[in-house]
Amino acid sequence: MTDESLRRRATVHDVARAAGVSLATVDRVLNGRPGVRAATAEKVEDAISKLGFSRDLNASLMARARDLHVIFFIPDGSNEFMDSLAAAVDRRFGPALADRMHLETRRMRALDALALAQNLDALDPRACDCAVIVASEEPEIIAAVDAAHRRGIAVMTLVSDLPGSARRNFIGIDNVAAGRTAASLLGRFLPGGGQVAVVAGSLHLRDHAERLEGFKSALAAEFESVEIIGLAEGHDERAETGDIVTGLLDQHPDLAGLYNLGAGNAGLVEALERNGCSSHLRVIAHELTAPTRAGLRSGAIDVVLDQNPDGEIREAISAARALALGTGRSAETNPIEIGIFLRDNLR
Amino acid sequence: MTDESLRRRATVHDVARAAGVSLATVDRVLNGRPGVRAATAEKVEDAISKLGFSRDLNASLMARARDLHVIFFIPDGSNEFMDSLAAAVDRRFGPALADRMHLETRRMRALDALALAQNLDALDPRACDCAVIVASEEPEIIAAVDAAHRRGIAVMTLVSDLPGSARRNFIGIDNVAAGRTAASLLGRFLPGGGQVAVVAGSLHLRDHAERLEGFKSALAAEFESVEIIGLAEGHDERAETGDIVTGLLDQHPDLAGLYNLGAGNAGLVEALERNGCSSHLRVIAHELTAPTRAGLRSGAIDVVLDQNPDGEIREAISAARALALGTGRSAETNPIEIGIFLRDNLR
DNA sequence: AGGTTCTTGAGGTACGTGCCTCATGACATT
DNA sequence: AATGTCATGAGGCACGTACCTCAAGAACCT
Repeated sequence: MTDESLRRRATVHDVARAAGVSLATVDRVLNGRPGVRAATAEKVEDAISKLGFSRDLNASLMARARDLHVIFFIPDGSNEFMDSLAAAVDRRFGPALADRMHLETRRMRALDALALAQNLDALDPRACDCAVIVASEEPEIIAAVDAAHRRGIAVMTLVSDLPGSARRNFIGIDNVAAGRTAASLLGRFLPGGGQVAVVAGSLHLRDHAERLEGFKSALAAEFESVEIIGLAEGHDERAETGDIVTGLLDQHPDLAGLYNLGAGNAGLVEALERNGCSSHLRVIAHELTAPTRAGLRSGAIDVVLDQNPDGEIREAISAARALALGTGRSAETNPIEIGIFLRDNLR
Repeated sequence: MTDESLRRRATVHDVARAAGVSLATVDRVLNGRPGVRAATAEKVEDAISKLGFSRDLNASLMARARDLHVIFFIPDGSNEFMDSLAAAVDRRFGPALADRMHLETRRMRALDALALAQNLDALDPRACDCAVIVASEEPEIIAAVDAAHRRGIAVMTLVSDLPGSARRNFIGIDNVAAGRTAASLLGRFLPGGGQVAVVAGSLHLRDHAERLEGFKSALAAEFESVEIIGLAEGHDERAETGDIVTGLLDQHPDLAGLYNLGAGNAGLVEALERNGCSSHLRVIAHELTAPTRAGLRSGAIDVVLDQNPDGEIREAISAARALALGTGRSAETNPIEIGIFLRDNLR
């Protein structure tokens, strides 16, 4: 018969009592309001850490009669994966509302650093508690992230990280490991060795650069007989990617493997199917979307590596909640797993 | 400039006003208290659906000054996967407490249907809002689940489902698809065909039976040259599974593939390593645990199919929360993905 | 000493829900 | 017609936090 009341969470009242101050003073310290001597504030901080107090976010949001506002900035364009991220946000809208969170999605032109920076600069801290961005690595964006952070807006990066900025968390897969996994599968699929080509979106995107790095190093370390013979950038566009693949197939009729580490998979699949599905070519692509599913079903693609947009959005939301507690510099998040899909375990 | 107040969530006050009744009546309907005429209750229900009202669970828990109690019944024994489920519950303990949920784990003797049924029967609805069980398919358990449901305790099944019972949700992977995936990988690994053996835990466990079904049907459909030559039950025990594998290896020196669809992987890996790791044998097992990780690293195991215990516990908790809202018959859950792990994408 | 500013306490209301009591009116039973 | 039962309303207190006002004391300045 354990006494439930003994293990209940500490409240502001407990903190006030432990620190020997009034509720109002605890409130001033907790919410960064002025009018507290440093010595008093310290007493309160001590009591907080001694009791392990942490603000009850639900009660807090209720008292403020206000939802937590999270804005997702997601690239637009012909990139199906980004569409599925946006769809994942939509799916979470209702459940999030039940937890006093208001989600908003803003689609931005892909790879337009200036537009993203301007949008971040225009954010009002009263209308946005947390911004989630899919960013390329550009100085304007880093500056805008730092500025937003100073205004009190928590910024998180999604899919592709922005190290060196004031972003609080990164939500995404380990892209180096993804590249290594692609190499490891392709290597096993080609026991006799052969030539493989790589297609990227843009190597200015950190996720793409990291995948390439992992792919190259794993091939070099484990599968010496597999040779990389081409590397092209399709800018995540359907048409451009398709043209590149068609060109590769024409130029290298004996190509044994193809790794598309970026988007533009609709173009990839079209080019492959035009070339004849029953080819001996082993193909690995990224992100489980309509075109890659179709490619898996038709046999044009052998394996798809996926980063589970729903899981990423879920983690982003839960991290945003944790960040709103305002304690640590960044929130704990569960790592996003690299999903491996064949035709047979399509979900 | 959208008016925030226009899109704020409906409250019980709104419902009362819309239905033309008092707050007390709405409360009676919402919480299933007696003393409301059917006609009045209907007016309230109408108002609820018209306004799209849904109870604010946080305010509700706060008002009750009581946490939501969820009890996980997890099999004990030498099954590492069940240990990792229990560990996943532990990891969620703190965060869940911050959301006013109190998690408890009870380890039960594996495959002891009577003990589980008795424990379910002993549950007090005031001390347990939701029970999560890993059940085998036995009539006593189904009866106990139904009884608990009648007492107002939501029951969910984890890992292995219990269709036909009053369980509100099932949290786990699609085990038929898992079996198919194993067949598909093994088939691709054996382009020349060959003989493969299957080891299960107990075919009275629905998850094991479903995996076997998927494995057999996919092999038959896609890989005719691969022949299943053995099927044994190791009862998820290390020693028994090891003995079975040793026997198989002795009896069939030219065995090309092995699929262990149950637990007991420590015994599997020991037997394989005793036989020499550099074998041509392709091995697929389930659940990423210490022994299967070791097996992947040493090369004894080629692929591990995993059902991500942390994800399952997370979904179970969030479903339990949703069930506490008490509206629908079952809560929406995100499907659990089948993870595929090679040596190179171990997390 | 007088005035000014800073610090702190006391206490209230609000958020949305649960749960309780008490009163009142409607209806059915004898 | 008197009595009892049922349906409903009215209202209050609680949960943990935010945010406000008002008052009083402390500390500083000249």
